[in-house]
Amino acid sequence: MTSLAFMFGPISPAAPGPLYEQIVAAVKREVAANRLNPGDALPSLRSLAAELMVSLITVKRAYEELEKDGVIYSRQGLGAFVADAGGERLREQNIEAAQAALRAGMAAGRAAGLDDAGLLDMLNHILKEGIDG
Amino acid sequence: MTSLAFMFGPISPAAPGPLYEQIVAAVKREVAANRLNPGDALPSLRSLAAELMVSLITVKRAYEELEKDGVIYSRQGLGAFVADAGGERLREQNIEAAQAALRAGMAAGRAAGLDDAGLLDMLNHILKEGIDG
Amino acid sequence: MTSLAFMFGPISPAAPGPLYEQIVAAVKREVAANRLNPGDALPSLRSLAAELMVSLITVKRAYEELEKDGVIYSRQGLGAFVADAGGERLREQNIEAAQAALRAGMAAGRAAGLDDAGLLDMLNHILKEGIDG
Amino acid sequence: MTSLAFMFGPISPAAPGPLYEQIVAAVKREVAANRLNPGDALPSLRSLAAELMVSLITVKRAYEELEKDGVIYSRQGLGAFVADAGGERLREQNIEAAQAALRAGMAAGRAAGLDDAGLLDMLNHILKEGIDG
DNA sequence: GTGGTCTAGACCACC
DNA sequence: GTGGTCTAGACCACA
Repeated sequence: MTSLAFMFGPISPAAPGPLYEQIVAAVKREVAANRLNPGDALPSLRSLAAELMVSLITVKRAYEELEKDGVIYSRQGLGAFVADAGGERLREQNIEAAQAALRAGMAAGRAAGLDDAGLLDMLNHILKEGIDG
Repeated sequence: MTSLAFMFGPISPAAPGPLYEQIVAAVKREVAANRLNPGDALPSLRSLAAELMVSLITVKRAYEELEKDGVIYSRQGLGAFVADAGGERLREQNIEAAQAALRAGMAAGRAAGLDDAGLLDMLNHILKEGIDG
Repeated sequence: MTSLAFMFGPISPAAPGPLYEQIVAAVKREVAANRLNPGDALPSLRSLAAELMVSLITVKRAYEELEKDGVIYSRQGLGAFVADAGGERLREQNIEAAQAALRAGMAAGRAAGLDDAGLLDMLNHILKEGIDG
Repeated sequence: MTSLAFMFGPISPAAPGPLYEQIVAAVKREVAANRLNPGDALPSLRSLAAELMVSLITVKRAYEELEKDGVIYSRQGLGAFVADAGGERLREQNIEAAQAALRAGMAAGRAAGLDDAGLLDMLNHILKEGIDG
C-alpha cells in the first residue's frame, strides 16, 4: 500500500482540539467516505507520525481511540486495519451525533424564541445554502 | 434582593463542562426566560459562591464571561446587573448557536449517509417527540 | 479524605498484565465492594503515582480506562471521582464477564469429553471448595 | 498425505490473539476431536505456512508450542506427528482450563453480587441455550 | 493544587 | 518491520 497520509489533511496544533482528535476525525472521515474499507491497512504508527510530523505517541493515542470506537483493530507485528464493521459503527455514531446536535440546535433556537416552524425554516435555509453557507 | 441562587439549578463537577461554564449557562437561561430582566441585580460573588459551594474565583470567572458577552455589567462596590440589551444579545447568540448546532447535525447526518429529506425527517421526528424524546 | 492507596494492594511489574490494568482492576474491585462509593474522590494522579511508585502516566492511563468504562469521571482542577452509576456499570460488566468465562469453561470441558452433568459437578465441586480450593 | 489445512479453519489477524496461538488452538481442537490421531503426520511447516498465508516462522512457533505441550513431536527430516499421549495431555489441559475458566466466571459473578445459586442458575441457563445462546 | 495534552525515548512481544 | 507498554519531563486549562 502506498502512503495514505495525503488523506489526512492538515494536522496542526493551532487547530481547535487535540492533535490526536484531528487524526481520529480524519480516519473516521475516510472510512465514512469509503476511501478506507474493511481490511485496508492504515499507515504504521511510525510512518504516519513521521509524515504528520507529530510524536509517535500522538498517533498511537489516535489509533487507540479508533480501536476503542470499533473503527479499526491493531495487531502486534502486523499493523492497524479498518475493522469489518467499521463503517457500520461509524454510521451509528454519526446518527447519534446528528440527533444530539439537532436537539442542541432546537434548544438554542427555542431559547431565542423560535417556534417549530422557525426552526424548520432555519434548517431549510441552511440546507439550501449548503452547510458552509 | 432575595437569593437568586435557587434559580441556578444543580452546579456539579459531574456535569459536562467546566463549573464556570455551567454558571454562565444558568444565568443566560434565566435571562432568556425573562426570569432575570434588565437592571436586576445578580447575587454577589461571595454569596453565590457560598450557595453553589464553588470557589469565589469560579463565580468571578463566570461573571467575567457574562460581561464579555454583554449579558451583564459590573459596578465596583455595587455588584453585577443584567444589561439593558442583555436579552437582545442573548437572542442573537442563541440564534447563532442554533445555526451552528444545526449545521453540525447536518454534517454528522450526511457523514452517516442521510440526504436532506432524511435530515428533515429526523428534525421533525425530534420536534414531535420533544427535545427529550 | 485520607490516603486510599492502601486499598490498591500490590502493584508489580512482575505480575501478569500491564501495570495500568492492575490499577484498573484494583479500583473496580473497590467500587464493586462498595468501599468506594459514587462521588468519592480517588487519589490524585500524582499522589497515587508516588504511592505506587509508578509513572504518573501509568496512573493516568488507568484512570482514562476507568472513565471510558463509566466507572469514574475526571474534572480538570478537581480530581477524579466515582461515577454515580459506577457500581451499576461494573455489575453489568461483571455479569457479562461471568457469562463469557462460564461459556469458555463449558467449551473447554466439552473438549475434554465432559457432559453437562460433569460440568455441573465440576462447578459444584469448585463452589464447595471455594474459588481458591 | 493429503492436505490437512482445510481443518484449520480461518486464521485471521482480525481474530483475537496472536496468529500462532490460533494455529495451536486449531491443532488442539482437531486432536481433541479425534480428527487427528496419534502417529498422524501434520502438514509440513512450509506447506501449512503457504496454505494459511502466514509466515513460516509463525507456523514454526506454533509447532514448538504444541511440542512443548506434549501434543505433537517433531523429527528432523520427517516432519511433525501427533504424540501417542497427545489426546491424554489435551484432556488434562482442557480439564484444567475448564476449571480455571469456571473459577474466573465465579469470581466475576460474585463481584457482580451473585450467590452460588445465581451462579448455578447462570450455568444451567447457558447449558440449556447452548454455548452460543 | 488538579487533570489534559504532547514530546522524546526506552524495552518487549509478535511477524 | 510492526504494535504494546512504561518512563521522565514539559506546558496548558481549571479551581
